[in-house]
Amino acid sequence: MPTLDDVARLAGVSRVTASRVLNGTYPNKVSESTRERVRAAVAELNYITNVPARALRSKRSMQFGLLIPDLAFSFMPEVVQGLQDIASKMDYGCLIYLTHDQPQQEERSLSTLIGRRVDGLIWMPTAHPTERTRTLQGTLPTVTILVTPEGTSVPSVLIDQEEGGYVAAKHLLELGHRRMTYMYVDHRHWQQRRVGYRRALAEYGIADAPFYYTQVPKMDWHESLIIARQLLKSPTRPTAVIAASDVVALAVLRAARELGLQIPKDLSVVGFGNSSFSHQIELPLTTVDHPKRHVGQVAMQGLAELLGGNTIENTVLPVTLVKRLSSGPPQAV
Amino acid sequence: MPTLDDVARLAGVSRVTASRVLNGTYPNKVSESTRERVRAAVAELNYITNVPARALRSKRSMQFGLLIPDLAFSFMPEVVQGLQDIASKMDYGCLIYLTHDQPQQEERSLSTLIGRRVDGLIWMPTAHPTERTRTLQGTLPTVTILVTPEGTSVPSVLIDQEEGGYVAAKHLLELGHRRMTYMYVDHRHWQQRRVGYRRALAEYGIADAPFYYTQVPKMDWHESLIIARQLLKSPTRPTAVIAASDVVALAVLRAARELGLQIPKDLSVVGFGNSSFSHQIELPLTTVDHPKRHVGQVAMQGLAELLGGNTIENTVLPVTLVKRLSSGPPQAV
DNA sequence: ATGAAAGCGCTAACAA
DNA sequence: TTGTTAGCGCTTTCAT
Repeated sequence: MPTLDDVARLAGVSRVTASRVLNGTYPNKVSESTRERVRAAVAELNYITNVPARALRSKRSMQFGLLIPDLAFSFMPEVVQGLQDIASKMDYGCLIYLTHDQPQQEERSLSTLIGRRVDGLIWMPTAHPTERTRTLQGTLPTVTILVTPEGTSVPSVLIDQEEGGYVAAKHLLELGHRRMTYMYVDHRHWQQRRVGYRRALAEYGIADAPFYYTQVPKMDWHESLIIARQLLKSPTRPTAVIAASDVVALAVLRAARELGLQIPKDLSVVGFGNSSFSHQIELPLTTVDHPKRHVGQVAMQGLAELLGGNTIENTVLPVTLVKRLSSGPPQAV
Repeated sequence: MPTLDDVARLAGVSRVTASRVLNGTYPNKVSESTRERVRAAVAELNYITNVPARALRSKRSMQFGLLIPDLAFSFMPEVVQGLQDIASKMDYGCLIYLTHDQPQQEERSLSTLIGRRVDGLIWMPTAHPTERTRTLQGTLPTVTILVTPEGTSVPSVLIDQEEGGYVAAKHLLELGHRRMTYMYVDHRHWQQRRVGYRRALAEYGIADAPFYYTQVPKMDWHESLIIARQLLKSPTRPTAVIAASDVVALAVLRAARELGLQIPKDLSVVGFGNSSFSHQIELPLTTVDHPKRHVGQVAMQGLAELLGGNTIENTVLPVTLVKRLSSGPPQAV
């Protein structure tokens, strides 16, 4: 693999001059003829810059770390696309590490990322990062996505969960529903949804009773199915369900089907996420769209700002209700 | 950020000795007391090895490149999980680049990866890589996944598509279907499926007629829906459809619903991929499972072998038919 | 068992 | 406009 010295030799110039031509430093302070010879040498040798070597000298690795729980986590793929949209334009490489939501993995990966001297970090933290994780993170320009780590002030790109809870509930309330429940997962990440949900209920003068909340242990189809079955079997079953995610919504639809309930006549269902399957399934799902790709783009742009020495504000991206066929007016009683 | 020299100084040894302790080179040729002092210094300074610097000297970056069309491509997330399962144990970092199926992007990314001196490459090629892409790839230990690039002999990890086509068709034939069609996408990647499909038909003495093949321009729900509508409206419509993917299968289910066809009474549907939603949807889909995570694991293990100087064989991983509710015997005529 | 010297490939700082 | 010198942080080689 040819080095810059090889190029320089072939072009009959010094290594430094070759470097200058390649990096466009010193705009016009290299003569045209020299530039030409260097370029010719580069082409002839198929020279490709050794980026890590450059990084060692110039203190910028041109890589950032992406530290996330899981790619399977519904919309991560799209977030990553968004990051790459911007990163590739900046010639930034993306080093990806998964935590599987385990603080220990997270700490280890973060440590590794620092060892690899990434210039910055895009991070979706676990629920309870270790103390050491926080310390390590503090040494690195960081943008968190989707979640803010407890008690720190790292710039973050969030989705307007409060509004999500609000629009979902408002939609159902407007349709005339009064007996509804929010199948929620108790995680810091989604707490604000409950706030928005409650706000909508309050607007319609509905008292905040336990009936309106149904907890699901985690974002899992099976677990949700069990809960949904219980819920819908009850004689006082709700006329509408807001599901913690589109996958949870699928579980509700399944339970409804098992019990012979018609959607949306007997039961309205609203999901979260606008996953690709949500409009492809047999009965298109009403859902709250999340600007996934946008999260990635904004996060990467934010990181670029940080790397440029600027400071950035937190960003909260808006959600949109997508009305489809799984929601409608409740049956006349 | 502390360097090895800082550690050495604090421990009162030379840089070289510190390096030896950290890397475990020279098994027992460093005295226990020295090791102890070095370790103490590392802990005190929170020293983390500068991996790129080490790489520069030792010629191994401990990073590999992952070059794939797209993360949204249904099962990529799981493949990546598989890669990481192995890579993280080997302390290998994963630099991810997307091609969006564009040969130019692919060439550019590959070039960048080489510039970053990755030790190896895991690659799902576009349909027609450029000449330069092939040349560049030739310089790098590579394992391709899911597709073999035309006319080259790069070791690859594939899924047994032929068998996939076969078991899908066989399943339907055993159920008694005779008028079926395979909604295929004409891409090198999936050509072998047609072969397996045809093999099953032949076993049942069915002549290979155009009726048995319905082309879909690409793996896209909308496009598939349009085709599926035409297909199912025909008076000579098939009693069973094998869809090119689970998403295409969703389109078929939708079209069937629109036309009032009962599944599986009026129409059986088989998908490919066993996507997570395939068993979560209202009517669980019969589908051919692909060992996605396994693909990643085997690919990474293969790359490890290559990096160790060994040669490896191509691997073809088996598929499994998952029978669910979308397939059944055809209605008596 | 430890260290000194050299150098991986590159760029920053200074000279000319 | 170009080159020289130095050194980023580490490991390899050779010496002791």
